[in-house]
Amino acid sequence: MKISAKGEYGMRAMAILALEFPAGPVPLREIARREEIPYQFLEQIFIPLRHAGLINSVRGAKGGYILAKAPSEIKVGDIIRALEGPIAPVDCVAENDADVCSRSTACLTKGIWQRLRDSMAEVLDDITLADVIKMSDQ
Amino acid sequence: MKISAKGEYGMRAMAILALEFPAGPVPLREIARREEIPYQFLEQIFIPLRHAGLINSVRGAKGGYILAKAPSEIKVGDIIRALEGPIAPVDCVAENDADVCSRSTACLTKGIWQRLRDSMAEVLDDITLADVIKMSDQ
DNA sequence: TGAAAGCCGAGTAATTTACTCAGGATTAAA
DNA sequence: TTTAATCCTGAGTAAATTACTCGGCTTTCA
Repeated sequence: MKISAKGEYGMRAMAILALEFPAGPVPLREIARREEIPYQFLEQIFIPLRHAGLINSVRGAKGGYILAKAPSEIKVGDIIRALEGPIAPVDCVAENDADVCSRSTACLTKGIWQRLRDSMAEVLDDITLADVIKMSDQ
Repeated sequence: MKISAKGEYGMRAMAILALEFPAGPVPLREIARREEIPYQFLEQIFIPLRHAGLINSVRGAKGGYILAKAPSEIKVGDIIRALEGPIAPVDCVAENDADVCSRSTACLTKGIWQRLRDSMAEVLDDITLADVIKMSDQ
């Protein structure tokens, strides 16, 4: 029930981008240095974040990354989904609900996983990056 | 954010034991057959469940496994903890709270993980095996 | 032009997962 | 008292996943 380093690093990087949102684009090197994340790994992590439309890149010297929307418009759930895939403790209750469990007895436990999934999604979709940086400066 | 096959199989097996609780011990072979779980893998899964005191074994012919307590006394959270370890999306907020995150900036995201952990634990500790079998026969 | 940045596909070492294998110990029933 | 059914255990292993690295190209500012 753990998220991967990709998800954890990505969330920390996005929190930095939220903090620096007013200041403009932040280069990956700086994020890597501040958060002690391997630079080349961070590059890989930013690909799905960009494809999900959560960040914009500015190429060339003085470039970097910046949130595509205000921190208050970006839900933690969006970030997790971009990096870790659909929120679901087991595949058969994936959020797209392409529910393909042939087993009848799987239904014994399906209810549990649905409730867990819903509770996880509710928490993650209730917190925005604005909340994240507000939480931490207290 | 997925549970492993170990956790999923284990939960299904425990649901069977809850169903058959009044009838006495169920041999592993039968559970393996009914739930289409590899028998030798299921053997491995039952070791931590027994060590956690959730099931009792009856050795020899006509033996098998039986819940150590009534289904209403066994929380889904107990099963997950026995099979998957402490409920925590990242190690630094493990339930024992041996919080060892040296990083100050890790605290940017710590609040998220704590809230997610608490919400997951609340759901899983709110559902007992009695609820599981009640849910499914509707 | 050159340095600072992002972009990208491929490769790889380490770890974890999902099992299997071989055999021993216990007990009910024939 | 043998036999078959069952639990118990440690070790091994193939496949998948994770957590990266490598090399090189492209874009842009000064």
